[in-house]
Amino acid sequence: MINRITQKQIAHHMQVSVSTVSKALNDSHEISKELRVKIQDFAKKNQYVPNPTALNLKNKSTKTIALILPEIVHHFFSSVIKGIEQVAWERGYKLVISLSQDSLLKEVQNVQHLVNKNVDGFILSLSKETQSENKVQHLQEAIDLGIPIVLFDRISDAINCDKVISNDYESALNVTNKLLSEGRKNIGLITTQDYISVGTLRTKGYIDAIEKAGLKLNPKFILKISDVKNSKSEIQKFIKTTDLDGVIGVNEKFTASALAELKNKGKEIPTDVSLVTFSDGLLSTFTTPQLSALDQQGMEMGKESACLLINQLENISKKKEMLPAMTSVVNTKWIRRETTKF
Amino acid sequence: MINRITQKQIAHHMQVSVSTVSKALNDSHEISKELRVKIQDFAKKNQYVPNPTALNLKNKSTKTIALILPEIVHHFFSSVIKGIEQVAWERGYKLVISLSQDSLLKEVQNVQHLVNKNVDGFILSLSKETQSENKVQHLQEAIDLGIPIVLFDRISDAINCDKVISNDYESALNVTNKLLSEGRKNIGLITTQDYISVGTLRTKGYIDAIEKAGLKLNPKFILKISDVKNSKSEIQKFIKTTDLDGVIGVNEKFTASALAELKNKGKEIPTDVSLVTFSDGLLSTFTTPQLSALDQQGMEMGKESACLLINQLENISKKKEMLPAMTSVVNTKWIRRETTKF
DNA sequence: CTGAAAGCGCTTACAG
DNA sequence: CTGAAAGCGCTTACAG
Repeated sequence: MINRITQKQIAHHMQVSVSTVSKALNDSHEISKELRVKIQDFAKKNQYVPNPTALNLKNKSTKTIALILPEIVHHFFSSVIKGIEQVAWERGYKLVISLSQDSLLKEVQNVQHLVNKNVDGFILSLSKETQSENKVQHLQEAIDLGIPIVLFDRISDAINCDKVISNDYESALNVTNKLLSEGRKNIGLITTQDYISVGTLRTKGYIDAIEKAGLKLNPKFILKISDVKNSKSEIQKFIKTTDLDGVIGVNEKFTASALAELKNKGKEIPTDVSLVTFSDGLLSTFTTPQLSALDQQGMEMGKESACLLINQLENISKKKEMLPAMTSVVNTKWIRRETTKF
Repeated sequence: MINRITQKQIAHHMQVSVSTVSKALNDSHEISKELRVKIQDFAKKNQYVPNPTALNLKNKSTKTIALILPEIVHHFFSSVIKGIEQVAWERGYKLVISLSQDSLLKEVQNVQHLVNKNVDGFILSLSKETQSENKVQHLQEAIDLGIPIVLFDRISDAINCDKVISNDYESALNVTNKLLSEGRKNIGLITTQDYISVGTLRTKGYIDAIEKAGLKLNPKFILKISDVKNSKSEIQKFIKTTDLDGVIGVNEKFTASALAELKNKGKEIPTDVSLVTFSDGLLSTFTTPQLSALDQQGMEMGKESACLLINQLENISKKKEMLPAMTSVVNTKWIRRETTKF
């Protein structure tokens, strides 16, 4: 950190008091136009910049948003960062990032640590462990202290706060209907374990679509990946042993693996089998054929999260109380590529 | 930001002075064991946490590292973040992130803004525009103010500061030699424009390997992508019109595109053509066959960058001067997959 | 062993 | 129109 000129030094140079300098620099009409301009000119010439730390101390705010992510090497999460960074920057907030590595303990430590570091608010997507154990006390504590939180994508009903989600249920429902209406009968779903909120919603949409169509659900058509690191071989086995004419994957990796295996089996895509993936990223445009996708609009979700949080923050600083919690739904965007006929 | 108990309040409750509280909480031997423990107990019971902003003001340091990235939706850069976050956290620093979007103007604004926000130091990878125009005055200004900078991957010789790079030249040289030694004669290189430091070094390694082997360089074998967004079609044309038995791509996208086009041409991989990619990520394991890669070790580079910066910071706070600049080289790691025989 | 005072860099209610 | 004083929450040299 650097030594720049301070109000005190300016006051000394100009032979006035610090109060006068402060007011002049804030362009207060209490100070005569003439003196004000003189002080401002001198300040500019000497590259005066107000010391943000001193202001933080006075204002009891750090103009800092903390983002806690389960994982960062991930197309969706990095798109979200991009969106958050953009509005944070525009609205004068810094963005500090920290990672929970999908561990509840680390998430708790991160939150507590950053609370103690006086961040103004949090944006976070829950770690897998947090979701599976559904422990959110660390978040409740932050909220009770008056620090607002926005949850996105991986959320929890156990906590009352602002949330940003995709229309996962509807997207899955609609896309399953689409597959049904082009005559697909044996539609497979490759999804995550139930504790992941997002996966559960997508699974539900899929199931409801099938049942509402009057078909009976074949549980063998649903693969819940037990070990993500080993997803490829789980998917290979699934595709090998199941006769499908449609596949929905809840993320690119799953769907790309399924595609590869279907091609191995000699299936024509999309003639024999249609494929749809959630969560559009790099992979979808590099498979052959390219994957039709329901893009999760990470950047939009990031922007929306940052807006919700900053609105809360600005409201709190004015009215000293939180706004009622709201949930924003960002719709997925259909990107037709080559693995579907629609 | 929250209202927690302060030393003043503790002092009032315990009927002692603030100085005494401060010393007791810092476990100073100036204060009697008995009183010290009493105060510490009371503080703990009331969840006292020192106000970091007040400490920042006193210490003239914010314990904050600023990271400026050209782009974030990118496997390499997000791995770097992961590495930086890890050591920053361990060593008690916050990490604030901001994006230059590959624009010089935005990079300059980010640096200046964050300097004014009193970050302690910077880690950055230069924007394309910064590299092509080679303007680094904004960085020199920060350094002149006493704020250390670590540059990684996309660096500039125009500035004297700590740097972290891959052994790009050697990697390219070695891998080209490998290809030559298995008998490949027509090795293509798909790279970036010359102003990208990394691309240039890799290109040089490739050229030197070929010339040292006594072969004459065929300029038609080098494709410099002019418009990254349009790389796929540039690569398709290149592969179609050039007869190659080896391909080196400076990133996954380029190499994956080349692979797809070679397969279209009916080439057997790696029998007819060997492929090697720099910069390992998601894509490499999802192509068929999977790409052999020179992994850039993003996480290691991030860790090393953070270490260099924090060492500087700690040295500055002790000795009031910067350590001489050093450059760390993180070697790429060879990951043999299926597009090479070695 | 304890405390009053000054200081980090700023703002603002109050006096003149 | 200008300035002295108090305060944000802490530390530390100095006095007693």
